[in-house]
Amino acid sequence: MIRETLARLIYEATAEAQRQGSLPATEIPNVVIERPRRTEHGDYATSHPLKMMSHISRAVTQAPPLTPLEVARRIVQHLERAPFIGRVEVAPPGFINITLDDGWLAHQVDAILEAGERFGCVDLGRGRRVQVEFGSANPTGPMHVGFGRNLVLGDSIANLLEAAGYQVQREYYVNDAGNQMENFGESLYVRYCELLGRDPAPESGLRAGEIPEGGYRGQYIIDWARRIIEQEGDRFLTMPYEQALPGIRDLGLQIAMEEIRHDCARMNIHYDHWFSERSLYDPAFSPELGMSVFDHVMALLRQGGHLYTANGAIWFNAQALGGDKNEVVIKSNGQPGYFASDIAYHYNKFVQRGFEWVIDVWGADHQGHVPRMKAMMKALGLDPDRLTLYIYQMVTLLESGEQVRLSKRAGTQVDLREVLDDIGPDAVRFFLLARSADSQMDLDLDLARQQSDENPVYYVQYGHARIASILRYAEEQGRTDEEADLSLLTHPSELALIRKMLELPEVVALAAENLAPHHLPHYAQELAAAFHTFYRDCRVVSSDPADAELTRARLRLVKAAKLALARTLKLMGVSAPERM
RNA sequence: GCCCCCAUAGCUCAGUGGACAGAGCAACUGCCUUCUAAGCAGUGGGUCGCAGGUUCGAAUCCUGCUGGGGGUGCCA
Repeated sequence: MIRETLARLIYEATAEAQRQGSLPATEIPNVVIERPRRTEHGDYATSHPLKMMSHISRAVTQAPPLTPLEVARRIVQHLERAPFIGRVEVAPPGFINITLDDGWLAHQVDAILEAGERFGCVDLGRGRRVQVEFGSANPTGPMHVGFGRNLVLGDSIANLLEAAGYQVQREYYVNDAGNQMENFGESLYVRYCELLGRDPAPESGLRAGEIPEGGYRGQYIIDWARRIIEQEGDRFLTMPYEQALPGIRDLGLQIAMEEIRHDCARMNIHYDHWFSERSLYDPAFSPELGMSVFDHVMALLRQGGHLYTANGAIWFNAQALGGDKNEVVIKSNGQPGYFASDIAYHYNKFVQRGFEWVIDVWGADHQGHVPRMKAMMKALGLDPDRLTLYIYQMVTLLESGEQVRLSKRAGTQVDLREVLDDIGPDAVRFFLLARSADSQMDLDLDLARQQSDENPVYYVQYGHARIASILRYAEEQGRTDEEADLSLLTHPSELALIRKMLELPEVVALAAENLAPHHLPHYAQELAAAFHTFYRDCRVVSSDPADAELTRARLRLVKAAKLALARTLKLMGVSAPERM
């Protein structure tokens, strides 16, 4: 990347200046290259001379003292003029501003086209394996719209890490074991009986038409119970309750997973692996251990002295490893709690499957779990830094100005599917992606519906469709970009567009390093804006014979722009339409 | 009480310690007789929550305060 090269050149120029005695020999701080806000400050800038000052003033006490501006000049004198460097200027109080060379810029169009689908990729990961686990909603109902943020962030982070040279696995953790699943099964069972006009089995302890405490009250439970009846009839009434409940529960699980898979597909999200929580308790899943993953992990923790018994429950001593509080692993009723699964699951990820790095995408309502997860890593003898718990702040829904209280169990949630039907997956993805994960977002459903046509995603897609249209027109006219002379691209709007395209690798690097996919939508808008401005200023397919060569060059330019836009949209998981 | 996140234009939000703080939406004004006006160009709009501190330089880092959200279950 240009930026890295520049940093190296500035560093070397500084070292050279020191060698030749034009600067005092001091430590040289890391060179930071930034993109200045103002165009007159060039494409890249560094305040390196200013940062040098603290070292220099410490090293020399001579008079007259060196000014930062003079330091900048002396560094520039020794700067190697790489082909991409056009103008180099020093500016008070001590900046070095660098402008890219126009001719070099124009020829980058070919470099972009040669990169093709790899354009925008950088190699930060060097092939390291990373798992991104996201989505992972409880399969006890339809996906809630707030969860869309989890899906979009997780998938876009995975896209970014792939583009940044990591080998990425996308995983969905199916919470098909545990308490919530049982509550879900009981709720379905009650509705099932109700629809068939029968009372729940006496040994169930359930009462006709009454959803038990902690159960699921949504309308969908009734719909799903009806689907089970359509599929299976009343056969669960004629078998013992201890068989009927798991039977109904698992059919409900199947329905939930079908819905979830369907919603994910609509969101353009495709998982590499769906991992079942139950398998952690199944000895057949891990024959090499001779026992279930859970039992194996419990033995390990016991050997390590991380477990103790109190009040009839088995606890994990997280406080001894820096956790904020201790945590129940096995409840006093003998059932493993959710933390038990988390431990076994992460043992599986790191030890059995060998991921070097794992990212779990969690909502802020789970942030309290972070310390005990880190403690768990230590207890398993794993470096806690290999586990990133990526926390995003919650989405709050507003409907006609009122906060909507959301609960899957109470049945007051707004389904993701509903919003997908209203405003479409591209707008949903763009909207949910455009804010930093650290800031909570208010989603005003009325406003979102009303403004769905104003969503910036269409602005970006329109740029892509417009180029597609130009290329179609060129083909009709029998015009091509063959033998294009790129040096004809000299118009400021042409060069501005190329400059903007060349930022993509930097954006990918920035967003991947900081796990901050919200940079993508912002960049996408800037890129589209650069194209739209170019479109206004520069006719691509010209009927004037004098412009025949320019047409070739511009056709190649817009091909590159189409690629850059498509790549950016792809990273966001948004479609790139050929027409709109 | 303690822990985490946030506070920037009327609204929703960007802003890797740098130069005069930006975008979209909303408001107002222009621009379609050759490639898509879902576009372009322009105008107005700010004590970056408050108070200190670090720094040559702070919206950005540190401390305190105020306000909002989340967490602090043998629920997940």
